[in-house]
Amino acid sequence: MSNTPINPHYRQIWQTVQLIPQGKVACYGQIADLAGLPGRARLVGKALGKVPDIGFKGQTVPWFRVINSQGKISFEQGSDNFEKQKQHLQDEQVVVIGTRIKLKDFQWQPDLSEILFALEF
DNA sequence: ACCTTGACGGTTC
DNA sequence: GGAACCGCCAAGG
Repeated sequence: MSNTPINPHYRQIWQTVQLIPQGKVACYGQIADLAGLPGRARLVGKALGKVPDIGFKGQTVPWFRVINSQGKISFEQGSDNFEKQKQHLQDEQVVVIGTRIKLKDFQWQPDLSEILFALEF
């Protein structure tokens, strides 16, 4: 078995991203806050860039459900990654207009119990 | 130990 | 809405 040491911050981030329900999206900063890393939105981006393809803790990490605070996909429009993310979102009924998603309609709003239940870092 | 890099965010114009 | 600017801070080189 390869035992590549995994950065604990990345683990927390991946785990938090797994909580986003299908059909919803969350912002980098939002994930950072929920993961107990306030102010580290950029770290979330880095962590998502290193998501293991295999998955994490038995399930895949829905990296495509994370967008920026302006409601836009952060990849450059037209890039492969951009198209892939857009496709994934549309596949689960998230409406993407150009590069934009209406946070008002699709942003995940976790309730308290949901968070407490999952916070066993 | 220093420097650069980021899938960012808030503010302002 | 969008672009410029600055603040942020762990990771990796």
